[in-house]
Amino acid sequence: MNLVPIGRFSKMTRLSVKALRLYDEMGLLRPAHVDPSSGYRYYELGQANRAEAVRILRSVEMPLDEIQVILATDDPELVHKQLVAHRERLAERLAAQERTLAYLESLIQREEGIMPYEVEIIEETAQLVAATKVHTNLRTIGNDIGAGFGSLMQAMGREGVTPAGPPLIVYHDVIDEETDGDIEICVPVAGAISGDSNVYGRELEAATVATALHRGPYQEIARAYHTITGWISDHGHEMAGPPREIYLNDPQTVPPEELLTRVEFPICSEAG
Amino acid sequence: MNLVPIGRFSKMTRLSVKALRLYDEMGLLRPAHVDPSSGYRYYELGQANRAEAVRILRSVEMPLDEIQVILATDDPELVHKQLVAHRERLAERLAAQERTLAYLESLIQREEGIMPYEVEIIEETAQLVAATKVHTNLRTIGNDIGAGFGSLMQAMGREGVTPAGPPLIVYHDVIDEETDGDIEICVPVAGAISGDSNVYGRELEAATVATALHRGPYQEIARAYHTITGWISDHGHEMAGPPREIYLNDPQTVPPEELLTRVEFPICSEAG
DNA sequence: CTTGACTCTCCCCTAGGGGGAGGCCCGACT
DNA sequence: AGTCGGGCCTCCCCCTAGGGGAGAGTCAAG
Repeated sequence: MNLVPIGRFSKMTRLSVKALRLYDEMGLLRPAHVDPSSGYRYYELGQANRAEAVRILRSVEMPLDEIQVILATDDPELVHKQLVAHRERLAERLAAQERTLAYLESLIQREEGIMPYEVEIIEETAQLVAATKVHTNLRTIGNDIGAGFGSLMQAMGREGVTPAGPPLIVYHDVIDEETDGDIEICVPVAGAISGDSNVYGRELEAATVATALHRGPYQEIARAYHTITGWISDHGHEMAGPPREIYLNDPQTVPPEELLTRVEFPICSEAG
Repeated sequence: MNLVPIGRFSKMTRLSVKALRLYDEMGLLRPAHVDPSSGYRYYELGQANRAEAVRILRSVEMPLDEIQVILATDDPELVHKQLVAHRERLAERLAAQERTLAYLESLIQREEGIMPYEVEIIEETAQLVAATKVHTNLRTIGNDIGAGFGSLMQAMGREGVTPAGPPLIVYHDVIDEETDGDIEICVPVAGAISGDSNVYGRELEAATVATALHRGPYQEIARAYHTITGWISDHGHEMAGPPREIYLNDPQTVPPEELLTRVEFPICSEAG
């Protein structure tokens, strides 16, 4: 009944001594005999077989508790199920890694991903727009905006009106993970528009705005907001109305890294 | 100088309060002001910009200390270098994941990857072989075996001798991570062979062997060895010579999952 | 003044071990 | 029979990037 101490067993199985002690402690691979007086662990040669199975399963990054399940059962179907489930997890992780890597590539491409924004003050003139207001939240905002622009285009087409500038959205409320709110989707037009049940014409008032130009995916626009609000606060201004975003090019035809969005905050200079 | 407490700042930046406290502690993102009496952290709005950069870099799984380096420098080249280095790491990890996944797929394919071996006792008859002995280690063993079979084939071709069975290797020493040793590469032949400086003919003696058949990549053959040595010890036999492996099909033409290797240990039954 | 929501520090937890301290133990050699 | 070098034990802290929670203090609105 050749018993070997942990060091030799470690060499045989190419599992580290630390790992073997851990597997003992959690019951995954108990030594055949433990000397009660010295605490020395002694393994039978035949246990190297199980140890090898552990090593193989660990080499595919299977968690120890699942290895335990696999080694504890005699049902080959359960084993198969566990392996397949683990494969699914690995594949998912792989896909996530690929997405992360692709995103990092895009960050490297446009170096200014980390570069600061330039905040300027601009006098916006009054502007006639065709508009529609929707109540939305972060999950449905993409669909809602698409539908909103659809309604606008439909109404404008019916009245023979064409856009007089890039579309924009006024964010009357903060839309984040847990709060919903109103946004006003607008397309500049040259003259009055009568509209329908959803769409109406109105005038965006002239305003002094603090503005920054965001280049890149919409996902990252938060930095522009933070920069502008920080700038406003640092320069002793006050926000004088809801912010708006002006979409300078078309997400349908331009890749996300090249999207240009102007963020504007109306301000006044009351504070000191 | 609008100061916001940690909860509001957390919502603004979509970084958890725990994360913000951690970034404070490690100096990555210090609050603009900490109330000395209450310990409350207060952030300036402008800090959300830096926070957003942290969030973006964390979203590509960059370690915090490297983010710190990137945010601490003004040198865009250094930033670029860090990003590219991180991309390399991610790509490497991705490739490793892919290899792991592929290996797991192969494990699933041949379900018996975890199945036990059947150990049998066989009487091997004496066998003439052409042989060559090389001293090798785990790193170079692949090349050495290839070169050894090359020498054998060359010598046999010169003498007009053809193989009389599948090739085999006698492992006179244990070859593992840190130890090197001798192996004897053999090809069975029908008659005597005169050989050359490297190659010689000899007789493999008849022997009683404990044997198991390994199906799958050579990488996993350790389990077969462990099973056999454990079996020998459990059944009261003793090892009576160095083990040998018989290669029943050709790794050049057969995919690794279908490789068949017979592992044999000569034994005697002296012990009880 | 009270109350409810925020925030603080401190501690333990994650998965799978690595590194090391301090102290016993084993086997081989003299 | 001693002794010496290496092997083995337990215990503790360390790693990532925070998460969960306890117990206590704090802020702001009514």
